[in-house]
Amino acid sequence: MKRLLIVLGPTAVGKTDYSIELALKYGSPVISCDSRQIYREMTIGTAVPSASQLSAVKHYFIQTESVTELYTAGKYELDAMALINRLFGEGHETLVMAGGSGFYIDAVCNGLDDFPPADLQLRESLTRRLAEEGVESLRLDLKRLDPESYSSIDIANGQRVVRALEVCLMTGRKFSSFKTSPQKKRDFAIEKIGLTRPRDVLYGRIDRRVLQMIDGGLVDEARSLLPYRGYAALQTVGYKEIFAYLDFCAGKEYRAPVSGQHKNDGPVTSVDRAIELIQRNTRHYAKRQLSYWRRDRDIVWREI
RNA sequence: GGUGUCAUAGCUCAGUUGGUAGAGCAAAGGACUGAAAAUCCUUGUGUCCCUGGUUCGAUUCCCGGUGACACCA
Repeated sequence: MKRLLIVLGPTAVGKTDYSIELALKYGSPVISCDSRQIYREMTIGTAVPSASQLSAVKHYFIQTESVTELYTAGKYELDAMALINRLFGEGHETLVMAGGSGFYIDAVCNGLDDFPPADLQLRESLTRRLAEEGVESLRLDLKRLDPESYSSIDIANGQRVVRALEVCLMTGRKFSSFKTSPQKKRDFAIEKIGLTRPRDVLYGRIDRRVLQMIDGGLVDEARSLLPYRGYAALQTVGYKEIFAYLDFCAGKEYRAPVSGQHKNDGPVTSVDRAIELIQRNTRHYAKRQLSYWRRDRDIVWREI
């Protein structure tokens, strides 16, 4: 039976090197599974593989999309499955996938139900309502249109309420009615390898890598992406914080985010402050990744 | 050397008119079906610097000590 090896693990754990080694061993390319490295315009802040790493083995889904286009887990499922089927068809017995986006990995392993993709205009207007009126108002609409979703989704999470409402309004059907199909069956075996390191070692690597990104020109890269800061792709650790710093330099008043966990961070008054925040937010991100995967009993964990 | 101020959670600090204490941050745990590096939820026992005194009871008041800071010499 054909086999898909998936290398996963928290950010900065060392997935890139490990997956290249594995790919060389099996004569496979590396199929990247990373929701941010897929964007062309972001290089330094997403820690894409280096030129020499990319030439050592063929990589897919690295810097292939534009930040101006919304790329999603649903799109990834389609694209990745098409690629995987093609490569298996060409004779590969074992394929290597690697990345840190748990939701994307699940989309490949289990498949997503047939929900309609976002209607960006509708989403924008709902998101504006969320900012102006608060979740409660949207919640009441959802309760009326789709009581099942109202009682099953995380009602405190504005983003989730917007999505459920968006689907209801777009389709005239209940959001909950789409969530029915059983797990999709894949006709290849899946092995998940979870890379891990002691927490303090991982955090040390994160801190160091952020410093390297700054040395590598992250501030300039972020400055060049300033025009795109509104796109989902730029809602990314490493860029958000530099944008806030550039705002401060431009004399713009600090505006606390209407949503987001870090409402009390205040203005980013220096590069050093931005570094601190990027390091912290990256640690938080790594923690969320670990928590996402902890319940997945299929993962074989390997300390490196 | 003198005077004054301060000493409380990993950090910054609040507070107890004397009844053993709580915020923010850090940290930890969790959720997740087309924004997922996003978004959301939960979690606060610490010799209240040390010794002695007053008191039924001291982290709080008093004496002394130690340390930090400021000012004066």
